[in-house]
Amino acid sequence: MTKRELAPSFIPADVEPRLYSHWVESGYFTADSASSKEPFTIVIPPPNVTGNLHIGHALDQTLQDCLTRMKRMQGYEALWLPGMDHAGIATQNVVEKQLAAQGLTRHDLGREEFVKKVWEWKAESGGQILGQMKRLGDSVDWTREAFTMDETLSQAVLTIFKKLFDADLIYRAERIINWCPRCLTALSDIEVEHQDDAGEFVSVRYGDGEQSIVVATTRAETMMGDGAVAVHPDDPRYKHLIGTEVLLPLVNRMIPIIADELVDPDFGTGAVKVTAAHDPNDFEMAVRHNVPFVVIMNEHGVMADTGTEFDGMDRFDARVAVVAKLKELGRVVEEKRPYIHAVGHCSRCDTTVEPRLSKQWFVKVAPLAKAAGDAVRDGRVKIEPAELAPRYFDWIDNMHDWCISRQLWWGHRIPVWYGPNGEVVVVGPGESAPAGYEQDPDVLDTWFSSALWPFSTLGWPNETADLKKFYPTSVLVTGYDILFFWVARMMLFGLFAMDGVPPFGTIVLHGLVRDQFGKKMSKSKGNVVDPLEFIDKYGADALRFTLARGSNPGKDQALAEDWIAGSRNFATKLWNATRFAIMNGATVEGDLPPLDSLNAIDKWILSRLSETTAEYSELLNTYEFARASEVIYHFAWDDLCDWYLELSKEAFATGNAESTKRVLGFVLDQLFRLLHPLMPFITEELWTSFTGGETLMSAAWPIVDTSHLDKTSENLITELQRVITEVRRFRNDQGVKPSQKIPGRFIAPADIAQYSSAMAFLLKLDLVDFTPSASVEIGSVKCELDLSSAIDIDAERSRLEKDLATARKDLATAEVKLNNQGFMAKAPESVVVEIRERQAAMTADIERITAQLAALK
RNA sequence: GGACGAUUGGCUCAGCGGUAGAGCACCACAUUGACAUUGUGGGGGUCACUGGUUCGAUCCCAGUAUCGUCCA
Repeated sequence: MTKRELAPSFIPADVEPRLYSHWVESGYFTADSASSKEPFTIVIPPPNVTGNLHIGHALDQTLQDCLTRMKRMQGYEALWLPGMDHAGIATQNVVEKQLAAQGLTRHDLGREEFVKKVWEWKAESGGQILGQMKRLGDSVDWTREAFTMDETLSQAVLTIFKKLFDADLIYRAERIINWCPRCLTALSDIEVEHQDDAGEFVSVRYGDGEQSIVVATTRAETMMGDGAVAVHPDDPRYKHLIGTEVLLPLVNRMIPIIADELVDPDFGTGAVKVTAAHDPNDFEMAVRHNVPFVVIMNEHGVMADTGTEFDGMDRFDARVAVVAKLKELGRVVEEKRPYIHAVGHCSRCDTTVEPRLSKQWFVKVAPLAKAAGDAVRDGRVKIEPAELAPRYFDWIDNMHDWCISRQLWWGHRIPVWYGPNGEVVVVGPGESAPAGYEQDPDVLDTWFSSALWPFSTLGWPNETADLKKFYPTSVLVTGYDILFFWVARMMLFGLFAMDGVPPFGTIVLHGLVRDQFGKKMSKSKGNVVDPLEFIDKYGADALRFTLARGSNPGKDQALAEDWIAGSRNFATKLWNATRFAIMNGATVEGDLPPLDSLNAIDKWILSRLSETTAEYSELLNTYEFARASEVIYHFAWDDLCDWYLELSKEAFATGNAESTKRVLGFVLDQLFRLLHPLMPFITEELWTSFTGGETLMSAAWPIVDTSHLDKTSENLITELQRVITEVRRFRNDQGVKPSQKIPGRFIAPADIAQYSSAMAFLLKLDLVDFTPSASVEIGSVKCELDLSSAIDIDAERSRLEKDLATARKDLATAEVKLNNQGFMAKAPESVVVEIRERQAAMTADIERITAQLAALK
């Protein structure tokens, strides 16, 4: 490769597609399982096959790509494995919707045809997100792309199912499960979202006279399924009724009054109806007290088999009708409406979930969850940030058995076959069911296969080279919102399947992307943003840098278009600085000149670079993306562009910059490397153009050179900066235009005086003989100027008075401390010294400013 | 009800036992010399409240208030 000229401005759309194809074609993303390098592995949280890239993916993937690219440059065999999830319910819904448009249901097609249709849909319009990931610059290994319904991943599902079944960790049972009457399937606990809905709370009298009791309910329609009324055993109001029976209205059935600790005597009337087949708590009590299960609703949430006028009514219509009827009968004692309470909704379609008695397959989680909790407790798996670990424990230590069967067609069919006489056989990979057996019609929860992702994608259960090289994965990066859905489940299955080796070393949890005011993005609020639009408008690097810069561990971030524009400006800044450097002959050829031959400005930028490299690398290693971004941003913009380039302009202008050309070349080269994980496109373009190198992707990560650390030069440049800022301020106060050259000179100690011409160059001062009409004093430095007219005394006085006030205030605070005996006795020596120095400096300043003020008259 | 977190300039957020920071926004000046997607200078905060610990608290502790998220 050869060095190229840079275009006058950076146009991301001209650069990004070209670079990305080049990267892929060159195989830079492809990891080698035969390599002797230490592995670094990340598996992507698989997006849904139905999904499009949203801003949350953009954040998640930016962080993963950043880590992967950095590790690759640090010499690891880095694998970032991409893929997708078949997303059972979501995908089935999409295809069913298409069928519905033609007036068809999946039953019209039949199971086999329908599943075929879903595969066709996947081939045609699924997986759009993969193309969108390329826009972001994701350095994923496309040769290893996986899909949860792939043959090998399906083998993994069969294998683990059988393994769990044989270990008695999978069982079938009739339980109350969460049922979506629209999707017509069971849901796991976490697929249910609780919302505060406005319902009603109705108190109804059961029985009559002495033999009566008032129960309160939000679900009056279920009363026809009541098998008992429950009270707390110690409740004095009802003690005498325990063991007796009351008449259940509407159906006129006698039901017992039972006592159970589960009842909260302070809630409602302290008496609750027990509807065993339609409520999980009631189910538990019913089992304890032998209360009968009365089913009064079908799978569509329609009342059925009650033998009343309500049969055939939708559950919500029935609720109204039942209350009306009870009122008519004079049985309603009290009504609260609206009554705000938490109601479960299907996370896929938002339909109110109906607890339903049903026979389903479950994973017995207790032993698995114990292991999953212990792996974090004993430090084999770290959760970052640590504050989120209690949330993990809270959940995993109290996890209920996991309902894994779904009454869907799209997904991994449960590998259980039933014989004619009720035999149950689990059919593992490569096995087949005995003749005449029929397979369970249900499929597995999508998260069942996702839970295998860190090893099923590497070829498990086969002992592949990939599995050997890349398992366990290094880091799992994901939003805290799917800690339970996915992360915890990978822990359960990973530890079980892989003989106790946890699926990852560190779990890095980031927050959600919110709108510019910190509000949650939602379609209804209309504040959802499209990352692709931002990429079109500002470039992928700008979006990535913005997201990384906002990403504090485990915390949500606000995002505004203005911030992205700011990052685009940063990219422009880098582009222009590099053009300037090239124009002035900056180079990466040859060795860096010996340090002692360099001027303080060059030594200073090298020192700052070393500090920045150390700090930045450490921050990225600890997943502090926001702070890392901040550090590198300020190094590039403030230290390099605003100060180093400015201070070096005089050297370039006078042709006395041989060393500086090499130092600048070195600093840019290193800066591009550091920034590459966050801004891969622009850094690649700049670096290859500037150095003529093949690719920055495989360039070595900068190493901190401690010999470059130089506090003397840093202190000196800090002094120069103070002087320059003060003179600029003076010029500004005096109304001297920034571009106007005026005569000036410095009276300063030798180490500073040495840089008079550099300072004069950027202060637009002419170092000629003149009679000064004004001066500015900054510590030991005096800058004399010729304003060619009388100075603005008012402006000068107000400037000096302001400085004086500040100095006096600072002196006062310092003296309060020094006069405090407690402070003098107990404060560390270093702090005392610092305050003493401050006192001396402020005293000197006050003296100087006072003299200047006096001289103004 | 339980768990966790937050409360810092107009907005969004860092930070932290020893003189309050950033980005954006705001005000002023500047357009032949990398960059107006810019430069320079400037204004702006009693760090939610009340106690406590400490020589010293925005920071640690306790309580209060408000807000948020997750779980039940």
